[in-house]
Amino acid sequence: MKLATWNVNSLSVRLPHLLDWLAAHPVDAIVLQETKLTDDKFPLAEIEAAGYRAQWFGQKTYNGVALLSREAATDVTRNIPGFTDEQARVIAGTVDGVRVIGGYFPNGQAPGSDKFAYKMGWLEALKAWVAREMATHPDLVLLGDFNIAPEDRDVHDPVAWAGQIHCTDEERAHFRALLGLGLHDAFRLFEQPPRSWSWWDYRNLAFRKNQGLRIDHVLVSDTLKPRVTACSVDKAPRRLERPSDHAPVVLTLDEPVAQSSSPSS
DNA sequence: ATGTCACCTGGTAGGTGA
Repeated sequence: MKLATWNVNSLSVRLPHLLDWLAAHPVDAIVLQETKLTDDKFPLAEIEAAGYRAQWFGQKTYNGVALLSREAATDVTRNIPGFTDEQARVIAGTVDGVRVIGGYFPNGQAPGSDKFAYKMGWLEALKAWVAREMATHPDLVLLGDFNIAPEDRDVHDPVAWAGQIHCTDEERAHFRALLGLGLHDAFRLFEQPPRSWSWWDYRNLAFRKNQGLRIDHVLVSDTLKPRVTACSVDKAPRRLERPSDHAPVVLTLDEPVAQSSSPSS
C-alpha cells in the first residue's frame, strides 16, 4: 500500500501535475493541501477519470484539503471535531483499514503573531483529537504539510532559521508531542540523502540552490511502523514548469500480516 | 538581491498569504 501527501498550492493550477504524477505513481491514497478551491469548484470528474475517489473540504482563496483514494474512504471527518475553525485544514478517512488523517497545519507567520497563537491552539486541539483517533484506529497515518521543521537537520541553514517560523522551540515541542502519542516520523526510519527537503521557497532560486525545509511529514502509528518499507520525497515535480513549492512525500507499507488461526506454540 | 507565486478586489495595480 502506498500513501502520499502533497501541498499542491492551488489545485486548479496544479491539476495537470497531479494527474501526471498519479499516472506515474498510482498510490492507493493521497492527501492534498492548499487546494484553494470552494467545494463547488473541486475537479471531481478529472480525478475520477484518473481512477480515484475523492473527499474534499475547501474554502475560497486559502487552505483547502482533499483525500483521494482508489477505494472509497469511509468515516470521513472534516477539520478537528470540537475545535471551531473557519479554515479548511483537515480531512480524514479510513482507507483499506488505515485511518488516514491529512492536515494542512497553520503556517503561523511569525512567532508572537496572532497567526502563531492560532497555530499553537490548532496543534493542541489536533494532538488531543489524534490521541482519541488512535484509541479507536490503531493503524493510523497522520500526514500533510506540518509547517514545522522538526530538527536542525531538516533546515538548509539552521543558523539563519533559528527561532524563525517553522523552527521555533514551541513548534518543535508540538511535533515531539505528536510523536509522544506513539507516532513515528516515517522519513527518519530510513537512511536519506543529506539535505533532504520537502519545500523550497519560490524566491531566491531556492530550489536550484537546494535551500529548503523538510516540513511535509508522514507519521505512522506503532502498529503500522513494522509495515513501513519506504518513505521518500519525490523532487521530480518540483523541477517541472510552474511547480508547487512543495514536493510529494510517499510512504510504502507492506500488506498486513495475516492473522493465523493455527496455534504457533 | 525582497531574485516568487496564487488569489483576491477591482484593475489595467495593489494587497495578502505563503
